[in-house]
Order: sequence, then C-alpha cells, then structure tokens
Amino acid sequence: MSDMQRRARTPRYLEILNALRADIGAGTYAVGALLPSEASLCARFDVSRFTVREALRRLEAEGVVSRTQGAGSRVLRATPSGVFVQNYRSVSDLTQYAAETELELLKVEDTILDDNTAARLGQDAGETWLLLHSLRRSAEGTPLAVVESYVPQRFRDIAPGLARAKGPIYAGLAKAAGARIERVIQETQALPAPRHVAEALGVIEQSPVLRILRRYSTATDLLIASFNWHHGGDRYIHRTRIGLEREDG
Amino acid sequence: MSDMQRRARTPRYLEILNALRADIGAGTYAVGALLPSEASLCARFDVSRFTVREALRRLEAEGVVSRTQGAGSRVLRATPSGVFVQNYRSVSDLTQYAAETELELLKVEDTILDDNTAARLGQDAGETWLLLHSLRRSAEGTPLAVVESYVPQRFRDIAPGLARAKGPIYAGLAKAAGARIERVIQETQALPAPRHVAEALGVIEQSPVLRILRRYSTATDLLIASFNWHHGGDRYIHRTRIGLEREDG
DNA sequence: GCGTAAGATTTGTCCAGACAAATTTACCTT
DNA sequence: AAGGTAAATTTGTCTGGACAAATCTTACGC
Repeated sequence: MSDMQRRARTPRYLEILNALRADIGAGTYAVGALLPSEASLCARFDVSRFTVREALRRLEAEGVVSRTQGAGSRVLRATPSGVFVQNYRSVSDLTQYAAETELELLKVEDTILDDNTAARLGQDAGETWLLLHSLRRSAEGTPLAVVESYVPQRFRDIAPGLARAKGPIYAGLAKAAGARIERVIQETQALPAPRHVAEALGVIEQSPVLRILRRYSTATDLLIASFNWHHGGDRYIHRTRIGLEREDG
Repeated sequence: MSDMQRRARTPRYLEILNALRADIGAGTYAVGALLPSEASLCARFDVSRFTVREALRRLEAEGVVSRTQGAGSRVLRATPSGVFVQNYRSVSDLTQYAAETELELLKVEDTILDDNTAARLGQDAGETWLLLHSLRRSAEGTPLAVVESYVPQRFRDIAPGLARAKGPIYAGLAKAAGARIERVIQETQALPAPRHVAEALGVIEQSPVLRILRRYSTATDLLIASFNWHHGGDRYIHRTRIGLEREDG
C-alpha cells in the first residue's frame, strides 16, 4: 500500500472523485438517486473514511451531490455546475437556446404579498396582486427558465391573453395599460431551488439556481415584477436595446 | 472536554472560524499578511489539526484566505466574498455606493486586439483600437470597479475628454459620433483577478472578481466595448431605463 | 389505518499520529 | 555578491478510531 502510494502521484481521493464522476455520468448513479454510503465506498475503494469524505466533499462543492446528515448523498446533476466563483468558468450559454424558446402560461392566481416579497418589490405587504406562472422551454423540450410575474389586480382581465400575445409580457401590459415603462431594475442572485421551481426546471430541490428579479416601472408606479429562475451558475447574458441613465461604461 | 463538548452545541471549528474572522476583521491579521501556521493555531485553540483545518478550509471557501502548501495561509480580504453559488446569499450591495462614486480616467493607449479579446468583441484580431482605463472609487476612497473601454481609433481626439464629460462614456461617444446606440449586450463572468485589476481594486492577485463585458452597438457597428471589473461574488444590480426587444419577463 | 417510539443507518465532528510535497530559510561554495 | 544545496517550516494526504446528531425504518399499540 505504501508502495502504491509512492508510485501514484495523484492523490487517492482524486481517483475516487473521478470514479464517482464517471459513474454518475454513465448513469450508474442516476440524478436524484442516493450514492452508496461512505462506509460502503470505503469498502469499495479500500480507503479510510477521511479519503472518501474528501472526494464527496468536492463533489458537493461542484454541485454534483447534496449531502445530508442521516440521509446520505444524493445526486443533483450529472455534470459539475460551473459554479460561479468557485470554478472560474462558464459552462452553458443560455442565449444559444433563447432564439428557439417558447413561452407557456401555466397558471394565473391571486396572491397576497408576504413580507419578504413585498420588501423586494418595494410594495406594501398584504396587498393583493396577480401572480402569473409561466414556463419557458427550449425547442428540444428542455425546461430553461421559470418565470413568475407579479401584476396589479386591475390587469386581471387581460392577463391570461398576455402569454399568447406577441412580444414580452411587460410590453403587452404597458400597451394595455396605456403606460410607458421608463425604468427596469434587475437583480441577480443565486439560491437553492424551491420545490416548484425544481419541479418545473427538472432539477433536484435545493440545487443552485439563478434568480433574476426584474422590476418594470412607469415614472411613478411599479407596473410588473417578475422572478426569473434559471439553471444555476453558468454565464448569464443579458440583451437589450438602448440603455440610458448612469452606468459603469 | 467531553463535558464541554456536550454543553456547546456549536462545533469547535465554527468557534475557531469566527475567532479568525474577527481577528481578520479587526486587522490583527492584515490583508496580505500570513495567518499563523496550523500548528500554532492548534496550540492557541487547543484542538487537533483536523479542527483547525476545517476552519481554515471554510475561510478559504469564503475567499477570505488563500492556502498554499509549504507557504502558509494568506489573508486575501477582510470580509467574505459572498461567493455566488457557494454561499447562497449576498453580502454587499454595489448600488448603495453607486450614487457616491466618481469616475477617474487613468490612461489612454493604443492597443492591438489579441485573438481572445477580438473573439469576445466580435471584431477582427490585429485591429488597432483605443483602450481607455478608468477607475471608479466610492466616496470613502475605496476602489469599487475598474473599467477598460475599447473604442475605435477614430475617436482618439475626443476620448480623453469623455471621462470629464457628464454622463457615461458611451453616451458621450455616441453623441460625438452622431450615432445612436441601439443594442447593449452584457456578459457576466467570474474570474481570478489579473495583476492590474488586483492592484487597482486593492485585492490580492488571483482573488475572484466579477468581470462584466458590455458591448454597445449601433445598428451596424460595435461602437464601444468595456470590461468592468468588480469585487467578486456579491449581488450585482443592473439599472437601466427602458428595455425593449425580447426578454424573459 | 395511523401515529409513536425504538432501533438502525448515515453523515457530522473530533482526536492523535504519520509521512509526503511544496515552499521558505539558512548556509555554504564559488 | 551570486548561485546552489541542505535543512527547516508549512500545508497536503491519509489512517483508524470514537462518539454525536440527524434521518430513515420498523415494529408496536391504539
């Protein structure tokens, strides 16, 4: 063993890491399934628990597995997530698909703003808004993003037709309202996926996703706000026509 | 000890982590300085090396220290970087400072596009462009962002005056050129800081920073492109007036 | 059938020690 | 003074063990 260790310049935990990555990639351990316990991995690779944990710890840092005390290690995705700062590189390019996507309205419902959401939107908690759920899919049928739009109640009648109209929702709404959108503020954040987003995107709950909050305002009012949930990490590209106001460039 | 362990529900390594964070925040261990060795930390906290390493490992994951075999652990920054996907939360809010910042022109120079930059800008490699370096500072004198703008040669005469003009560079340039900017494309990525950026931002080389590439185009041409380097991680907020074209909302 | 409680499983925290590998320091030679 | 080599320092990898804490499973009682 000490002899083996001398010849092999790659650490043992890296071999295990690669073996597990390969297994996950090959589908031996499917997305959503549990990995073998640390104890059985120790037996399989004939190493101490420390070494197995070192490999698992890295798999977790890559976003490939999620580990829970008492429950085990669950496979979140087959390939590393290209975690933003940790990995220093981008994996996929959303805009590649953007041209081929379609918008699909899932649900329209009344909702009362909770404290958290109200704070984010800059509105009063307890207000009743209209909540539109929509889902974008790529041409190949892969879910790309979940969109949740908050709209004032008064647009209740025209709301369901917005998804079927040409152009983006905010444009249709502005037109219907006879208002002009003058300000867009966008916030980007990374979060663990809540249940409904995970289901819609086809990823495991708690796996990292990008949430982009956009607030479209007229000169005086917030007209529409939307949470856009994307697959986590990766490079995010934002396209727009014209940009005014102060900017870093 | 086992008695102490029973009463204390917070793991020992977390206490050490917090103690080290406090020391770093207080300046006991300055940015750029070396932390005590693992061995001396073991002595100070009376724990095994495993426990100290667990704390240091997390400090490293937060981007607070950088660890090198044989060299030691060096302090990279005083506060956690709010690493994007890893931490699931934001730390600072750039816009808080944005109102109080000033723009300062550092350097104007001719540059020939290398393959990499050319590819990013969608221009031909070997072309000669004008490169403007500028630096933003907060009111308190803390460097916030480094901006590198690429501008066509023909703007050589007016370029130096742009920083002193009111409003953003691209607006002044468009006005001077009699052109109208119709499209802005923004790419966000996380990278290890190159030397000149690290120096300007006051962070350690290789520490994670956000690089935002913005390309401002007229109907036909790329008018100006800029790399905006920000402190890593954290929440990035983008403000603009009006947004047209296709969008996710 | 359903909730509860006990037991089994699984990961989290921690120790004491050992050697390897990379870097830094000190010293010696030229 | 410059350069190279050996020694000391420091982090990386790894063992084998122990108990704690969270979760899951099973069996029991109502």
